[in-house]
Amino acid sequence: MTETPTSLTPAQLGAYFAFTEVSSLVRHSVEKQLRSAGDLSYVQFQLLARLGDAPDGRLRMTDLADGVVYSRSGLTYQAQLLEQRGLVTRMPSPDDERSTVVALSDAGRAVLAAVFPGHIATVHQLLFAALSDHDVDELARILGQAADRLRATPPRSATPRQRKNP
Amino acid sequence: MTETPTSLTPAQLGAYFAFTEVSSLVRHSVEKQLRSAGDLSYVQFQLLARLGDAPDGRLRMTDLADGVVYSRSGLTYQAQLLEQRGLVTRMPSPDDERSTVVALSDAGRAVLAAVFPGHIATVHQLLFAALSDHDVDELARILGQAADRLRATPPRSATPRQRKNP
DNA sequence: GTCATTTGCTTCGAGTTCGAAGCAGTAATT
DNA sequence: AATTACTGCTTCGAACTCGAAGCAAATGAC
Repeated sequence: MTETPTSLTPAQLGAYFAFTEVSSLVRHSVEKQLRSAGDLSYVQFQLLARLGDAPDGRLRMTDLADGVVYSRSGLTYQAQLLEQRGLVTRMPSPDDERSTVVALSDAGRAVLAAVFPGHIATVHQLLFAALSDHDVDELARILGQAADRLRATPPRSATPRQRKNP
Repeated sequence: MTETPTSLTPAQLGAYFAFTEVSSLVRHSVEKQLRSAGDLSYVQFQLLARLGDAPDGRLRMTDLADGVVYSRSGLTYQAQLLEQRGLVTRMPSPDDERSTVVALSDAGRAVLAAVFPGHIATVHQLLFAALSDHDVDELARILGQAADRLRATPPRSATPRQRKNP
C-alpha cells in the first residue's frame, strides 16, 4: 500500500487548476448554448445523447444513470420533465416489473439532431481550437488513463471520516 | 476566419468524453471528502482557498467570483453562509462604498488548514496516481493552453450588446 | 412455501443554483 | 451641476439537486 502524499508538485497543481478552470468554463458555455439552441439543460442533453447511442434508443433508468453520475432521484426528476415534453417515453420493463425503460421518441430524436451540431461546434471552439492534433491525442490518452483508473476505484471515500460538531 | 466544424475527430471525441467523465467523477469524490472532513461544499472550499491565496486574505466579491464561475447571487448566498459560520467577515470597502470586501477569519484559516491535506490527498489519489510525471507535465501544458484560450474568449460571443427600450 | 434481503425506482424535504429585477454608489457626458 | 450610464452587490422566485425514506418486485435462505 503506497501512502498518498498530502502535497502536490507544481506541475500537478498547475494541471489541477487548469483542469478545474477549463471544466467549469466549458460547462458554463455549453450549458448556455444548449439552453438557447434547444431549451435543454446539459443533463437533459446528456440523457438524450445517451439514449441516441443506445441500441434501440432505449435504456433502463439505472443504465441511463451510470456514467452520468447524478443521483437516482435527480434522474427520475429529469426523466419526468423529458417525458412531459414528449421527448422520451417511460414504460415498465417486460422482463422486470421494477425496471422502467426509457425510450427516445421521434420528437426527442429530432431535438437531439437539431442541437447536436451546435453543441459539437461549441466544444470544438472552446476546447479543441487551441490544441494541435498531437495535443488532442495526448489529452485523450492521458485522460483516458485517468478515467479508467477512476472507474476501477471503488466509490468509497479515501480518507477516514471525521466527526463534526452537532 | 476559420469556420468551426460540426463534427469531431475520434481523438477529439475520446478526449471530450474522458474529460467530462473525469471531471464529474473527481468533482463528486472531492465533494464528499470535503463534506466529511470539514462540512464544506466544493464551492465553499474554493472560496476559502482563494481567500487563503490572496495577499491579506481579503478580496472584493467580484474578484472572488472571477475564476469560480458561479453567479454573483450564488456567491452572495455562500458568503452569507460562510459569514454565519464565522469563517469569513464582510465589510464595505473604504475605497468604494459599493464594494464588499470579504476577509478570511482565523477560524476560516483553521478550517482551511484542517481540510487542505485531505483534499490534496484525494486529488492525488483520483487524478495523479494513475499518471506518470511526464503525463502530468503534458496535461498541465495542454490544459493550460486551453484555459488561456478560454480566458481570452469573451463570455458573450454571438449576441450583440443590448439596450433597454422603455 | 415463507420470510428476509436486495434491487429499481419514486416521493419528499431541505439545500443550492441561477437570472432578472432592484438599489445605491460611482463615473461620464453635457 | 444635472442628467445619464454603469458598476457592485443583494433580494426574489423558480428550477434543479441530493440523500433519506418508502414502496413494490425479485432474489435468496431456510
